[in-house]
Amino acid sequence: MPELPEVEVIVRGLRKNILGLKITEFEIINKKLRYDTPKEMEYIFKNKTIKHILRIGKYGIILLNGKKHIVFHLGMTGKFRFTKKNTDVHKHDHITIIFNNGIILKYNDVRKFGYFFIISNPINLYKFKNLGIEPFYLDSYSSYLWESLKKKNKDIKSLLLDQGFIAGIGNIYASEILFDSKIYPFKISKKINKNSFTKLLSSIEIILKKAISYGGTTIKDYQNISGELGYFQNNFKVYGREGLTCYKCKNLIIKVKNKGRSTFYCKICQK
DNA sequence: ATTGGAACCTGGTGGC
DNA sequence: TGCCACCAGGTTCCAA
Repeated sequence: MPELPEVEVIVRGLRKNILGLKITEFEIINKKLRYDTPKEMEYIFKNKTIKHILRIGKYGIILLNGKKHIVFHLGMTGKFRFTKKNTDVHKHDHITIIFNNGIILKYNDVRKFGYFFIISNPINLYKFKNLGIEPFYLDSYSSYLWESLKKKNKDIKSLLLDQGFIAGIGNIYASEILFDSKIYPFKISKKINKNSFTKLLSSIEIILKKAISYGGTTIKDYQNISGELGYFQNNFKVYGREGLTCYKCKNLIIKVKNKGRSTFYCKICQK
């Protein structure tokens, strides 16, 4: 579900609401997620103070005082919500975090693709999960990315989804980014020319930043920690627009399956 | 080493 | 109304 912009919006929301608070209770309601939530989190995180909250790729990191920190990934349907009463229980609630000011944070995940784990040094996440470059620092790594691109035989859409290349792009934004940079999604990565590559890097940054400014994308059930929906879907140029006319050339937007994921593009505008 | 496809899990939708 | 196939903001495992 959530790609980088949605995770970023959630992280900012958490930062605004729980920074400086102390965890009085970390309770595992149902440990079954993609990976079982370790039981020791319940006492490791008890009485810890929230020092900072970060995002790396699609991962959120809650830094605590001490040496152990919380990492979360939301999978497809993971979401946080604040509540005042612990009796406010939803189906598929997995974790409850109670803070010293009485605020309660619940983690809910219908499909259980999300998960939590403990990390001692956040920087290790890059190695541990083999994460690539952060989308907002692409300029600093453009020569590395260019060299890397030149070695890839797979199509550019798949490469954008590869978290080991650039971390944070998901299925929606991959299609939107490629439309913005006028690149055909099935173009073989190594055949992309320098101009297109440069445009691609800037499109990635532009689209993701714009999505964040719109509060992310809500197609079905994404909402931020305050229950608010995202609005970037109103800005889609290709995603979910199959059979509709391209805003630029008036031809029909096409949808095809690529590696099991829907891919949307305009065959006139994207070469 | 890469890559494609299946698997993980639940719920919603559309067709018959 | 019921049943079934297919779809979904992701990642990982396995076999070719």
